Amino acid sequence: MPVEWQPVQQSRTHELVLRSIEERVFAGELRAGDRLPPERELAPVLGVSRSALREALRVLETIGVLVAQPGRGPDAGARIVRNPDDALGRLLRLHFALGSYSLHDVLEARVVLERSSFEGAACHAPDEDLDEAEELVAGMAEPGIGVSAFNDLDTRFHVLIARSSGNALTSTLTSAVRESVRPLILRALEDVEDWPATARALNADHRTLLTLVREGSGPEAADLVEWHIRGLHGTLVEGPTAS
Amino acid sequence: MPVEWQPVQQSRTHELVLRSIEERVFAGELRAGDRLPPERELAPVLGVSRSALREALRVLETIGVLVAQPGRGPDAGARIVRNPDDALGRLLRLHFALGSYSLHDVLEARVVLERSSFEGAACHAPDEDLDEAEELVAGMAEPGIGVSAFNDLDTRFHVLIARSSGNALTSTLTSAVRESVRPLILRALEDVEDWPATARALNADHRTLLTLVREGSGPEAADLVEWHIRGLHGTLVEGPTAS
DNA sequence: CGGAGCATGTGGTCGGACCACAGAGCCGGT
DNA sequence: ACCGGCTCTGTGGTCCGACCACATGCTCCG
Repeated sequence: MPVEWQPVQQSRTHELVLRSIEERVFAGELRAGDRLPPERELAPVLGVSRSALREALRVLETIGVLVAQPGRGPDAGARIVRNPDDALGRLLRLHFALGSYSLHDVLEARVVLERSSFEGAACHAPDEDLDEAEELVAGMAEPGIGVSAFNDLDTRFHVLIARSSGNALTSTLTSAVRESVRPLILRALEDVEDWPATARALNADHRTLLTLVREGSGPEAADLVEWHIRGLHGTLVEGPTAS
Repeated sequence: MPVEWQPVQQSRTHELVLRSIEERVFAGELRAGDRLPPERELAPVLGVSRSALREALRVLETIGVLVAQPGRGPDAGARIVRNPDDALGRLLRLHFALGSYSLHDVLEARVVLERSSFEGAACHAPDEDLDEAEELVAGMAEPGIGVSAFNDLDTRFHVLIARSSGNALTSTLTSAVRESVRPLILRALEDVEDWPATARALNADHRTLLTLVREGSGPEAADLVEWHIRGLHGTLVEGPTAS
């Protein structure tokens, strides 16, 4: 069997810096909440220029493991954090816009993830979250609600359920996937024929979903949310085609 | 209802540059394969310094939508690409190391995603991919195979199935999630009592999985892979506890 | 006609300087 | 003794100009 050679280069210094910091994270030496030394100190320690260090820090910031703020005091400087959601959201949004993923792919992923979310929520969701979800559903049920506001609340509803399912990873993924199609859904909803009727139908789904989750009927909630999502994405596919 | 105010700042120029380039991507003006102007040209056009522009480009590079290489000719410069896998992998690996996600979360996510992968593969997988999977399984079946080599082949097997399921998004997610626990699985396998027996058991699973996929038995394959993954993660949880 | 060598353009790096901002600490008035 | 405002200091953020390494394209000489 021929040995496959990997490019071993990466002579770019900021990659090396990145690697070095990553190692510390993997080794457990850097944990969430820790502060990095000031850039002006760390750069010479690592033997690189401040620019190269900054580019590495920017990468970590993009990934959502670092935040930096200027100023002075305990909150200033670069800190290790755990904020994957924004990073993942931006990643999927951009790649979706670039056509890395088809709408069908996103649909299937949403179905799979949200089925799991609702099943988890039916088992573990704390009452506070369900009360909050109730408020969101009520907000969506307001007569004369705009498409944009509805879309926002709908996103928050699905993300909230995902978060309350007790699984941080599927929650992050669900939220990111939902966010990535947010503009698309918005445009689709704007093109819908009878918007009030559509909103009523979606709201009926939401209300039933919430009831099912409250009474712990996981599988039923999963089936319904699958139907709910497939229906919505169906209008996404057909809507623009009809116009 | 009180209006919730969002922080509107982000006066950091590289954020603005990033936003500007993102807009072009969302608007479809920048597509995969397009080349960006040289940094020295683009920076003054955007009215920012080269450093700020570079930090924005670095962000895009970590997201996997941009690659840059020096030199001259048609391949040089910064190009828009679609390579989400590495980016997502690094993201999940780091956050897993930081404890954003528990092992249980990853387990459930893997189950959900890979069930979908195998069901999709049973329907759409091209024969070439299955032949390649066959080779990987054969590789894992070699007597006396090391833990590390086995882990590599196992990763490639699961990722290959995910890719052949026809869904780029779940494939990316599956691959990233599998990658994120790769070092953990490696350590767990190293601690296993009777490694040859474990390898044989896992291989039996793989062989059956492949057969089920070949004959289009999606649901059965999904059930088996769920059992397969839960079993492996079970040793992950118990192994370190026992030692 | 062909190959060696130079010119050019690209990203990558570096060092230094300055800016804006927010806390820390001082200093004065009350 | 307290409190308010002022200044000082340290942080990230930005900018500029220069240089480096490298790959390509061109030229010039054999």
